[in-house]
Parts: sequence; C-alpha cells; structure tokens
Amino acid sequence: MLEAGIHLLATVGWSQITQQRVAEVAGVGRATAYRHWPEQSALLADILQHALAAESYAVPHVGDTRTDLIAELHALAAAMNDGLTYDIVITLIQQSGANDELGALNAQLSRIARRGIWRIVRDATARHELRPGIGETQVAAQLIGPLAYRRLLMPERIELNHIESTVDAFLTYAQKAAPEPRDSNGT
Amino acid sequence: MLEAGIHLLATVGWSQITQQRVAEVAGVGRATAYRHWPEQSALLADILQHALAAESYAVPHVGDTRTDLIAELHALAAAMNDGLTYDIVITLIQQSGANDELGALNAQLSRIARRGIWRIVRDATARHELRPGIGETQVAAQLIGPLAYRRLLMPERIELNHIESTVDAFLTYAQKAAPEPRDSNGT
DNA sequence: TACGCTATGAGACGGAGCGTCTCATAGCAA
DNA sequence: TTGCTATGAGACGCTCCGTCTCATAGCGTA
Repeated sequence: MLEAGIHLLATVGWSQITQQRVAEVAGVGRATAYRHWPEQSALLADILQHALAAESYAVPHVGDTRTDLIAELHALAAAMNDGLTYDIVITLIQQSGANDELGALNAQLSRIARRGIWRIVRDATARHELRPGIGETQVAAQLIGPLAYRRLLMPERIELNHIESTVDAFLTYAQKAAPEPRDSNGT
Repeated sequence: MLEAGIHLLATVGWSQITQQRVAEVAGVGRATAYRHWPEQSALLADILQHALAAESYAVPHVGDTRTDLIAELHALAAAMNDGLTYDIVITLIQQSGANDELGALNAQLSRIARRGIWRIVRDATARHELRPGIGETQVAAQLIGPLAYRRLLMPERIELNHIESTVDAFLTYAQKAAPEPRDSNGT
C-alpha cells in the first residue's frame, strides 16, 4: 500500500491520496486501508516517510572543498530536479503548518540535506581554509537557498552553473579573513 | 466573493476553496459562484490574483546599497512572515505545476519580488560599486534564496540578522574585483 | 406605468467519494 | 479441530459537487 501511495504521489499529487485510492491501486480492500490509517494525515505521513527512506543518497568526498561542495549540491539538485522528491518537498512544506507529524518530517528532511554540506564546511574551517563563526543554518541557507529559489520560486531546473556560482559566492564570503561588510558604499 | 475567498485562503487553506464555500461565506447563492467560475482553478486563480493585488508594497531607497538592500529584503521578509502571503506563495508553488494560469501568476510574483532588488544592484553596478557580469536571476537567487530557505525549508521566521548576513555575503561576493574562486583549497 | 433583459436566490437531482459498519472467510498457530 | 486475527466484499448514510430549473428582484427604456 505504501508503494501504491508513492505511485499516487508521483502521478496525481498528494491531494488525491486517500485510503480509497491507495486501496484501489494496491489491490486491497478499502476497509483494510482504513484499519491501518484511520486518519488521512497518518496515511500521508507514512507514505512520505517511506518515500524519503528510499531517496537517501551518499556523496563521496575527495578533500577539495569546492569540488566536494559542488558534488554534494549536485546530488541535492538531482533530487530536487526529480519529480518525486520535488513533490515530497512541496508536500512537506505545504502540510507542515497544519500537521505536526509532517512538520517534524520536514525538519528531519531539512537536517538530512544540511548534514553533508555542513561536514564539508566544518572540516574546511578546521583546516583554516574558511574563517570561523559561520553557523550550520547560515551555511545551508547560503548554499541550498539559492538553488531552492531557482527550483521553487522561479521555477526552473537547477543546472551545474547555478551550483558553481552559488558555491563560489559562498566561498568568497567564507574565505574573507575579516568580515567587514559595513563600508559597502564605494565612496 | 473574492474577499470571501481570501478569507477562506487565510483560514482553512486553498484546498478548501470551492464555489460552495465561497458562496456560503459571501452570502450569495451557490449557483452564482458557478456562473462566474465554472472551473475551480479559475476561482482559485482569481482569488490569488485579487489577494496579490492588495499585497503590493513599495520601499523607498536612500542611495546606500547595503541599506537599501536590507530595507527591500526586510519588506519582502515581512510579507513572507505574514500568514496570508506565505499561504499565497505556497499555493502558487504547489499549483504552478498543474495549472498554467497559476504558473504564470507564480512567475509574475517572482518577477515583482526581484524587481526592487535588481534596481538597487543595477544602479550600484552602474556606479562601479559592484563588479559587472552578475545577472538578475543570480542576484535574486543569492539574496532571496537564503531567506526563502529559512522560511520554507527550515522552517522558521525571517529575522533581521538573517537579512543582514545574506546581504553582507552577497556584497562580499559582488564587490570582489576579480572572480577567481578556483583556488579554493588553501594548499 | 408596462415591458424586456439580466443577474440572482433557492432548491431539486444524480453522481461520486468518504467513513463506518457487518459478515463471511482465508491464513495461521496451538 | 479450534480459536484468533487480518482481510475482502459490500451495504448504509452522509457530505459535497456540478448541473439544472424556476421564480423574482433590479434596472433601463419606451
């Protein structure tokens, strides 16, 4: 039934996911679906969690900060360009306000997406390549944010040059020894 | 009826917006709503367009690039922190894949959000404060993206220090004379 | 005033989906 | 065999949806 739910999520959208639909696609009785998930929100949460578990990825690091960041964001972008993961993210964003369970799932997904990037930046900071004082959420906001903007708000697909310019902009900021951005007007 | 639709959007969410609900809240006959919008998508599109028309804002510029960018993003963040605008954005993101009309509305909203920021950056570039060669969408991605990440993906409210660090990171990147980010590993 | 046009309100109608219920039965373990 | 559990099938009442008809209020014009 969870597989059927994932299929429905990818084809007709989360709003069409009901116990009846899932039972039809899965070829089981309608009452069975209601016995497992009396609430529609519990069904959706289980489907999303099951879908997320199959979407995890691991990116090998070679030690070069820029290369590793691009590789990590490339894997993230590939997932976001993919229809199913995109639908999952959209659904989680949409529903996390109304459903606490999905809100927790959204935060968990966000943490997973941050983890690889943060490890690279943290190690680079330990090697004194980057200046200290930049937190995990700020790193994620500056690296994932621009890509999320293109994918969600433009909207368009994320291309490699978007990733490169995002990483370069971040590294330019993070490599600057002294953060003195106050004198921003050239006079 | 459009006012009733906005009220519904802010209270029960876009998925509950139907001709019947709108007619009930507006105190008109159900058939009247169907006469005006035979399609549910047309009703939703009209409601969102009407809501957006009332949400426009204008930010005065003082001439200092950093100050103006922060002011512009502060207005944008205030809108995104607001429940109704947040719901509108979420709905547009969610629906733009399925509904062409809402997709166009989403792109239009995105353009409106970019416009003020781009004007500041373009003028600063003309004054040689910032290096040339940075396009409008890249500017928007690097300035709006990190804030959208915090608001949509974390999710949390956008605070002033988030805006300041985002602007400072962008200015550090855009003020750099020669973009030579290739030697990012310190060896 | 009388007439005609238009938009509206009220409500009926069939259809579809939802949530709950009952009942028979297949699977399985003691 | 016996008993327990999960399941499939389907009935029932309910709500909502989309369409339809009909009477009427509003309004401009002759």
